[in-house]
Amino acid sequence: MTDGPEGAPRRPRLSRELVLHAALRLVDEQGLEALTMRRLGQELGRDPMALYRYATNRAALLDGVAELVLAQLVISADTPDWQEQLRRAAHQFRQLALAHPNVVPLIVTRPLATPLALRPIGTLRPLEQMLELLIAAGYPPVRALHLYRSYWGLLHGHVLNELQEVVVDPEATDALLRLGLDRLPPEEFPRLRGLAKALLAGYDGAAALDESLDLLLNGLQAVEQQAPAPGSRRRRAAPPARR
Amino acid sequence: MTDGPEGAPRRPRLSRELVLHAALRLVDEQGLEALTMRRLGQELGRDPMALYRYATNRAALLDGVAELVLAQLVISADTPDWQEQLRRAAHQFRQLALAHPNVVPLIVTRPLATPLALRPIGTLRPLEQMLELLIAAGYPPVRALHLYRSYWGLLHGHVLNELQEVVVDPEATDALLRLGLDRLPPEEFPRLRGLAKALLAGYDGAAALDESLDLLLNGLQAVEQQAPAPGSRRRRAAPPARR
DNA sequence: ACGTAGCGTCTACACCGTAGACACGTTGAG
DNA sequence: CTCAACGTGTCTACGGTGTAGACGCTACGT
Repeated sequence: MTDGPEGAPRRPRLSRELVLHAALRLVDEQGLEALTMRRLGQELGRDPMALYRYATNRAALLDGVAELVLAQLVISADTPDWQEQLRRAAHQFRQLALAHPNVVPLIVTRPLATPLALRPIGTLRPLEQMLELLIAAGYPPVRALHLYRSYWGLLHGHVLNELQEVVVDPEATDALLRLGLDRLPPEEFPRLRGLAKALLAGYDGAAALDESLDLLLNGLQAVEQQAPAPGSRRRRAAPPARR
Repeated sequence: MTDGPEGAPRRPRLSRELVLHAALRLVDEQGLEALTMRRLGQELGRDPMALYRYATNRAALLDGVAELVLAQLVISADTPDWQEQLRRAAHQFRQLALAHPNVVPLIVTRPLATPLALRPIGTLRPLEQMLELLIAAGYPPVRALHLYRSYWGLLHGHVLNELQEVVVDPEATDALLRLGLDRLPPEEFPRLRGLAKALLAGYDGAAALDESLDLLLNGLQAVEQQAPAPGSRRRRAAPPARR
């Protein structure tokens, strides 16, 4: 708001914050491909080259956007119920992903290009907080690290899952789905076709996330029999580990 | 046909297969950004515009590459031990990801742009096979779908995790890691810094994957005790017990 | 033999990231 | 107050990109 798309004389001094926020807005509204040095420059009423004072690269700009979103995630380690805390963080992450679906590919993918130790600090903070939480819950640090990886992987996986279920135009879904399913040879895809109504029924992301978290936490509890147990109390059958 | 006298430049007739394989090779060897219509054209000794006969888009080309890799995944539903089958498929997927790391972003990310029903068939086949496997194991279809989602999410998450642990130059890792960790304010990142040696110790991806699978399968088993029991009911039964 | 349909090419255009030189306003030292 | 240094934004330019559209060519069905 506040002005037309072009020729706006308004020009506050640039700053990294300002640039990144404009970039995020652009990505949110028009997708990743729209985040272009030229377009962002125009959005800010500046020459595209000005941006290079605040991000050495387009790639760096992308990292900045991802960091901006991820930094909103706060995991506090002060609650006694760490499992609840894990769930809360998971849902928080999910909400962030839903609020910025176009940024999700960056979040899950950009780290592939950057070794852990060199990642932006805002990205590492959730990791640290998560470790703190798990260690406070009684897990030995190395195990906490492993657990963190499983948990984070679950989150990334879930969010990717859910986002591809989201449909822009819910009205067109029906026709689209049938159209798509009819295309599939029935003898080769009987199961998938049989699930048409379930696929049409929509997708409760929060419930699905909880389901996956249940699996993880229950599994964790089941595995604890052979490993030092943290703050949980129940015990049951002990399956042997493999490989 | 088409076997004429071999001239100076060899130019077999193009085909979608041929184009996609060349594209995959390019991505494998030089990364995603190197997959450019012009470069691919040059690679094939053809005008870039020729490619548009076999892929309507660069985006379609990317989808094709992802499909090409994913289609190599085969899940057979004929084994009685479905859990073992799940593990096998997971490790197979992991191997594919390791063999084509540059394609992984496509695999996890491209579906976001395409509603499920319109995805390339090669991409849907693993889904169908997986559903068949779970349903044969006794799960009701809808539950099988949910389970599939958790499982597939876990796979994507794990692979993303593992790939960002991979280091191009293992010798430089040490210095790099220390450099990076030293950068972090000690009072803000005590846990992370404390895990330096664990991070340096390297990452056993297969083991980590098994660990995550253990969590999922054990959790599944644990949940079954309170929910309507799937595993042991149907005719082609496979009890939830693990070896 | 001849149309014809598909494959490949050529040209052209709008857009992209970014290197490098440069103009300008601010600031701090003398 | 002067002036040099510096940080900020601008301008120009270059090589690369995706792809629309018209066009030639070759192979093939008839």
